[in-house]
Amino acid sequence: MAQNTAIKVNETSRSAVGRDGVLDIAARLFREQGYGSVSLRKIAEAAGIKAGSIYYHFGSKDEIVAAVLDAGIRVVHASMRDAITDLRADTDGETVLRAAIRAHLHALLDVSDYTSANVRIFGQVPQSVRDANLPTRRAYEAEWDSLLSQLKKDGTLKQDVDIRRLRLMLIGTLNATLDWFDPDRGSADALSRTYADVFLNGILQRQDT
Amino acid sequence: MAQNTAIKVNETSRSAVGRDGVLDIAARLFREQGYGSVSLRKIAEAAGIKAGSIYYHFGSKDEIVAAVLDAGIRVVHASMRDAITDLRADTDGETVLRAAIRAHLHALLDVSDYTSANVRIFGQVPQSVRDANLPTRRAYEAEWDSLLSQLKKDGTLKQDVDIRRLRLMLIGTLNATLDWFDPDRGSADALSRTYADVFLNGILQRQDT
DNA sequence: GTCTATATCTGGATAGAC
DNA sequence: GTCTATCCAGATATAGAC
Repeated sequence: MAQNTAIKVNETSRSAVGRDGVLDIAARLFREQGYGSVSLRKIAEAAGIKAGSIYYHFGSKDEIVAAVLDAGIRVVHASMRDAITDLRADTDGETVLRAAIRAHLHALLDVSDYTSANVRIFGQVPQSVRDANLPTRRAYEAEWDSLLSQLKKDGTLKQDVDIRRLRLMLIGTLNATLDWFDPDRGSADALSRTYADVFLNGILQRQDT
Repeated sequence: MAQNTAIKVNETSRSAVGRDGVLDIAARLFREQGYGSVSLRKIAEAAGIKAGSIYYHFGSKDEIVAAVLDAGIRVVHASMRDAITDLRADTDGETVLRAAIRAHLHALLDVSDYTSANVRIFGQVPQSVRDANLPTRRAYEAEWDSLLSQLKKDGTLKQDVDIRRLRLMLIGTLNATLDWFDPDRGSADALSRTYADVFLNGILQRQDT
């Protein structure tokens, strides 16, 4: 009886990945191989089940991709928001901005297959799937706009910066690291410091130093 | 006879796009729709011929994509190199860097379907096609590294910048504009000025001003 | 140089047994 | 919840006529 149970557990752990397990595997494959190269057959194989079985959990491939994309933004959004709300109320603006940058890169490069999958495949999925992901993205963009507006208001940032353009430049720059980041060449944390340095102070040698 | 010729010309201009014409159309479609969504049938239809006819000009779809990718880098490389070699020998470093940034964005956003197609679909094509494009990319990267090294040497840039990392950040940032750039909201030229400002001086309000 | 016709393959999706 | 079997659409690629 005890042995019987043990066998059942083994069988379960191998095949009954469940809906969330399938999503985890799909996110990892999308991050590694892109959207077009990942078929339902590949996802099923990696999950240890057959392609047809996927349809017990999801109605279509689009439904899987949409779920991955939404989770990807939610993770990075939570990471960035937590990072700045955890700070003391009197923290200076520069430190807050550095924390937000670090949190975004951390989610993208260290933590989440969902976030990296989103960044990698968003431009490859059908229009309808992109559209479904837009509300979630807008919420994250609004969080950044809110932060940057505050930093502009309190005098941390130059007064002539365009908030929207700065946000697009910032997130675009951070996301682009996904194409070449290699943990063997330096941590995401160190990278975030370099990026913050450049954004905050520029790369020009200054006479006044 | 004159009419006969006219008819022939019309027929020719509609269907005999030739190898280069097919490439132009393929580049435009890849830029607009990505790699996976563009079939040979779509390319052929846009070119006014049938899918099978493509194989008179190319041996495979990969061959088309590879040609588009290579041309894309060659165009932006030439644009950037010309921009900096056209300057007087005594031009200050900051101006040279601004010219290089402007040239890259100009090729990407204003001029070339090939360059924008490359940036958009490089991460979507089969590994073998990516590999075939690498030598061309390396040459362009070397051009940037050479420029940045010179600017570091002559004291334009901070002495602690990592050339490779700065190049990756710079090109990644510029390429990311492709995802959202809208000519109705401002020219690529104006955008390049904003980007150069941020990279050179940062976004922090300075006390010493 | 382009056409038609077709071979071959792969992918998403469904139905019904277990 | 998962399997097998199968349908169907769409894609690359080839062959031979014109």
